[in-house]
Amino acid sequence: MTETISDPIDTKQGLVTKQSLLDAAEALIAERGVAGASLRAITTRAGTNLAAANYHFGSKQALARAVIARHLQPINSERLRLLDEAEAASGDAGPSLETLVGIFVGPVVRFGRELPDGGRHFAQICGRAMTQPDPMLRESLLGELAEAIRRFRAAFSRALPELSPEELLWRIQFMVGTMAHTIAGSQMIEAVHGDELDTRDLDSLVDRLVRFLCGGLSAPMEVSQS
Amino acid sequence: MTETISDPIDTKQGLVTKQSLLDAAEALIAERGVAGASLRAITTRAGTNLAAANYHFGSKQALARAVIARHLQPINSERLRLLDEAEAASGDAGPSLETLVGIFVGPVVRFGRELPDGGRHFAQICGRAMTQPDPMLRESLLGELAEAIRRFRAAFSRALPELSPEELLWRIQFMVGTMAHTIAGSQMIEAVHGDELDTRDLDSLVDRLVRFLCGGLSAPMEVSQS
DNA sequence: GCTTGAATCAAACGTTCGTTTGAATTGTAC
DNA sequence: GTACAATTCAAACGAACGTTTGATTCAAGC
Repeated sequence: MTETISDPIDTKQGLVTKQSLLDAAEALIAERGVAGASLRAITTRAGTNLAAANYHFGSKQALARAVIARHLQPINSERLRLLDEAEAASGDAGPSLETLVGIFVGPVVRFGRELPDGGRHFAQICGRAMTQPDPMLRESLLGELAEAIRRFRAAFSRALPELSPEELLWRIQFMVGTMAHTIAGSQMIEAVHGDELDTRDLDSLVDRLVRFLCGGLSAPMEVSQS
Repeated sequence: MTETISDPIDTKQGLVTKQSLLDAAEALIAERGVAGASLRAITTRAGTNLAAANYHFGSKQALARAVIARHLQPINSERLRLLDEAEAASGDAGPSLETLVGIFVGPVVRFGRELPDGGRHFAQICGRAMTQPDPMLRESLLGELAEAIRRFRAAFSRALPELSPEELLWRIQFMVGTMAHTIAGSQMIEAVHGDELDTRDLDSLVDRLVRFLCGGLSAPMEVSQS
């Protein structure tokens, strides 16, 4: 029902408490939102004292920020690493559109799978945080994402030379939105489509997402008469 | 700073209060989220007594639901009406992909513009509500949207016969996500791209969105070697 | 003008929240 | 064992919340 502290190698005593708090906060924030996840519920689930949250993180907001930063930072590092790699391998022409989209979408899904809950909680929080009213949380997420967007914008610009800078920015925006909503909205997808869609098969989901996004990003400016 | 009650034709006394509450709630919920918009802040902004919210709507949640339903119902009616019209005009082949996407995306943007604030508040609430933790609010929105999705699914199926039912459902899901995130995320877009993008030009935004979505929806299943 | 029901109002209800406090406990180094 | 700092703990704080209450005001109908 609740997290179990598996490792007996609790060298520093405070570390397991901190970890338990992050785990519990991640699950409860994903389930009920930041405002709906009270510190009392979080600390109870973590098996710690109520005051532990403020002792280790200073405030509830700082705890929420830590929940996001814990996983997002490695994801963005991975994204930028893969981008460097692809650009080095592709020479002057730059990586293909499919490659770029795969790099942008892949890590957030793949990283998620390594998490104990399949990354659902974290993905849900991230997808929501982008449009969240709380400015602190939003900027905490966008701060991490801004550099990646800047880098990818240049890369996409080479892969899609026929697009004006403004149109390209909008399309990147659409891409981010599609991704965010997809990883945030499994609850909604299941509610609408019932058992018709398998939201657990992440591999084919990434494939579908990449196909869709490549089509959208490379759509012609003039609507063709089919 | 706050809403002014313009019409002197307040025939029934309770109506202006109800309207003021809906307006104030819409603005504050868009700005701070459902949990962050307290009844005290809403009633103060509306210029009514604190008890008026519970008197007229029963509870805070019912007020939030009313905020969504007030505009969403007409939007979906308009969507379905346009779909009927297009299907009647297109004969056996059915409406084109561009037509369908335009019908799906257009009303939510165009309706928004008729609202006093340009529909930003309402759009923001709607886009957020899809991935919101509160199940009541989410289902209130999805209940309205479900029939439209069912109808459009059949229409898209005719326009995109080469797609498997499963792939089509996912792509519709991506489309809804792109749209929701676009109308919900103006704050985020401005934060990331600063003054580079004009989020107020709704006409060209709809055009860009339709182009992107048509490209994504009609993307080939096999990635082409360009 | 009196009655009636709807609407408004000030005030308070009880609960829950994030945070703080100060004592108790634990782990660690000498 | 003693000293010291890090951590845990029970308890309480004040503030803000949604909701309820009972009196008061208002607009009509007769």
